Amino acid sequence: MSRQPEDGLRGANELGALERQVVDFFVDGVRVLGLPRSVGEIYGLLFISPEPLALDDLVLRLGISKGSASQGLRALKGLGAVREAAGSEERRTYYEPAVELKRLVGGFIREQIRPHLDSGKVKIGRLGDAVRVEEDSDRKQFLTERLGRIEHWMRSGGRVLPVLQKLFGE
Amino acid sequence: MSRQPEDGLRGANELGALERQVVDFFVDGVRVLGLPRSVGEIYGLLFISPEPLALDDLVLRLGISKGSASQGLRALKGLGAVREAAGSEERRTYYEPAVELKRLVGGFIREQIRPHLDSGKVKIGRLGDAVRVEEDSDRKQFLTERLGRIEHWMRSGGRVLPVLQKLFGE
DNA sequence: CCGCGCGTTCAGAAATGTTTGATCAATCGC
DNA sequence: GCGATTGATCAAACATTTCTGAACGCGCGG
Repeated sequence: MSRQPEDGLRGANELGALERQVVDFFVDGVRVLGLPRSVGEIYGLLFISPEPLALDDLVLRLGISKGSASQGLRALKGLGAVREAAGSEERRTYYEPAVELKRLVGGFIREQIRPHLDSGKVKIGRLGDAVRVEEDSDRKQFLTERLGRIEHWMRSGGRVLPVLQKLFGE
Repeated sequence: MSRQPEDGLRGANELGALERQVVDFFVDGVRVLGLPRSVGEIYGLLFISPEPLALDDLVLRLGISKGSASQGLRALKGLGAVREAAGSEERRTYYEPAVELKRLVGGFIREQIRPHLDSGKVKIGRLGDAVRVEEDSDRKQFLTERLGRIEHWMRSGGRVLPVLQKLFGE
């Protein structure tokens, strides 16, 4: 029915039906990426808000705790999915979403995929050492083949990521 | 009953150090993909075993329950990441891993990504309807722009997936 | 038929991940 | 300085996912 279209109280609470749907959409979205619900809620609300929002707005309108809002914003900043809104002379900082797919994909790759690829490479290296010590010849040959295969996977992955980013670059 | 030939300690239970490392590697791997630990353990053990294994082998060697092993195998079959070993006249079925990256990536996209993309498209469609009813003109324009952006994201995703599969096709 | 081996299912237990809320540190205006 | 406001931190509460194990159904060989 009646809601508060703009300024006045920034923290007019409760989401409208449409906003709720958008937020839920992003909740599902980030879930696929293995991120917590609150992160999706926050990004979703920022995404559908015409103006930047502050931490308190998120707390009020989403009904989540300050702790969740703070941690969620941190995660999103780390992914490059939100930035602090420029301008505003106020003390409190307002956030706005990054909406360019390229940027979002890039951040996700950089923060969530690369690190795993890299730590994986290290682990496989150690495994290689273990195999070199193996005595049984048949077994050694088998292990070498399989390990080589993993290494090949990792190299493929490393090669594909940049291409991926390009593909999403528009 | 044919037990495994000449496996020494391996037919019995407990993984060797090297096997443990490989299994852990895959546990990490599937975790990134949002799959449960047991799935990684099972695939990892199959991957590093020269011969196909039966459900009971997984239970014994990984120390997991029959329930987990059964469910994990089902998930992996769904992804096309394990297949039943051909041959064996025995009643019990043996499993071996699919090791071609193309196949693994394809299965993951088909089972985990596509469904989400598709259900996302449906939700966005509904949202579009909601926006068309919006009255405030400025707001309507803003919402239309944002929604269009999501639609663009989804189309990009749909276009990239096939390319991805090609890229991993060797 | 009957008993046994194999695998599945599912309710409840355990593990894991997320959110909360009190508390703290920092910064601002006065 | 001092109180007020903003945001970060982290142990504990809570929620969700995953695992377990007993019970079940099926098919086979005896």
